Amino acid sequence: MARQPKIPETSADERRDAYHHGDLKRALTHAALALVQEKGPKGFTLREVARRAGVSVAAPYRHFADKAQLLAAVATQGFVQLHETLSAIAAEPADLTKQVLDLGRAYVRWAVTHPDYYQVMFGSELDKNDPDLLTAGSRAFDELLGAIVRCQRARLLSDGDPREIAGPTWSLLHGIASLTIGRDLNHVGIRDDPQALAERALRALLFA
Amino acid sequence: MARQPKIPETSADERRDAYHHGDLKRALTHAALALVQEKGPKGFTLREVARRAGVSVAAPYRHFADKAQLLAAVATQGFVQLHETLSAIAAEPADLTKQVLDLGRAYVRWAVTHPDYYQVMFGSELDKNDPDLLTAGSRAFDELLGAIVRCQRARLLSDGDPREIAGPTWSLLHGIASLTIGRDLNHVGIRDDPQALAERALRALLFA
DNA sequence: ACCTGAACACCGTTCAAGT
DNA sequence: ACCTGAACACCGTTCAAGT
Repeated sequence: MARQPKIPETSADERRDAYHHGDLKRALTHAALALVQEKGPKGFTLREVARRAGVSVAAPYRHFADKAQLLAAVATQGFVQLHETLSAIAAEPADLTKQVLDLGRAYVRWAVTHPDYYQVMFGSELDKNDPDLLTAGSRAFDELLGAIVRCQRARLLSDGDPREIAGPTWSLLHGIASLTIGRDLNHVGIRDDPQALAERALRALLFA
Repeated sequence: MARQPKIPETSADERRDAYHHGDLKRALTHAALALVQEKGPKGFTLREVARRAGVSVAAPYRHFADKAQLLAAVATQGFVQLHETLSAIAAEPADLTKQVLDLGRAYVRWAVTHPDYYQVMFGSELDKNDPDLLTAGSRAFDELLGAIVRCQRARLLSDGDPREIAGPTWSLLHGIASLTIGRDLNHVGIRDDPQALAERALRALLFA
């Protein structure tokens, strides 16, 4: 029997399931993001992600070295979202002092409205050395750094390495976010709105 | 056959393995503390704890409802240790301002020298509603609260609910501790000694 | 090149049964 | 009352084999 002439290869590929085109990686990340939001970081399993993407349990290992690397992809998307939120605020024309306070409030708001992402981003189960994660994290931090530099130029903050100011600032915001998500502030009788708490604390830390 | 007269019951109990006296709970907690320090929070398993205590995998369930409750016991011991560290500082006669700064430095020092405990204490895997955990946590927090109240009485800090000052203070310290343990500050180019960072930031937040 | 099937070495948790 | 043995329903990860 003579072989049928081959249908053009790209077309053949296209008739397969979407995931076989080489974007299974994207599909897995997408499924992972949804799963983290649905079940939280504790209910997150590689097998369930594979199930949702409609592939075998071994398939993800073609695209991610291990679970920690898939979680890093989730965290990266988290930092991208956080960065977008912050850069939208940095783009608004506003009093420089107010801008820093707004950034702080936006940071905390994003964290408490995305507690699952936030826990993954700062948890100990993800691959902290993932290059994409590092750059996404740095970019979000740079938004804070930029606002501080602008305040320094306007003499609203003392001169010197802006990191010396950004370090405590980020620590304060992360502390408020993380103790709020963990309900730790609640447990010791602090029931303030975390955004208000952030604004007051930032004022004291930076502009007292 | 006549039954032998019973040997005194306490004596009979004492001849068994030590764990069968009713202190298996303590033995399990002890093993758990050691395991967390050896393998970190990720390598911590209930089965390994049981193995180290020399009992079956089901035995721990007589004393702890689940893994989250055993982790709460570990966290409780962590807060007890942290409390001891802080109360030793609060007991020293010193300038009240210096005492608050010293408390902050001690908090951060304890955290970064016990990263595994610290991650369990503020992680999402433990039972946060455990009563012992709640009181141990509150006691540690009260040490900070007390120092703030003393500063208020000496007019070194503004009057009002001390929690309004303690909240941001704890958040700042927790943020520094947690971002240091996670190497996040490092990744954005902040390589300061966390204790020095804590002191500087506390000065700015409280005594600027 | 990319995915599947099947296996390996683990988990947390439950429960009848032993003492 | 307290613990064991054995099971159940999962995990993450690996690897030969398929296409």
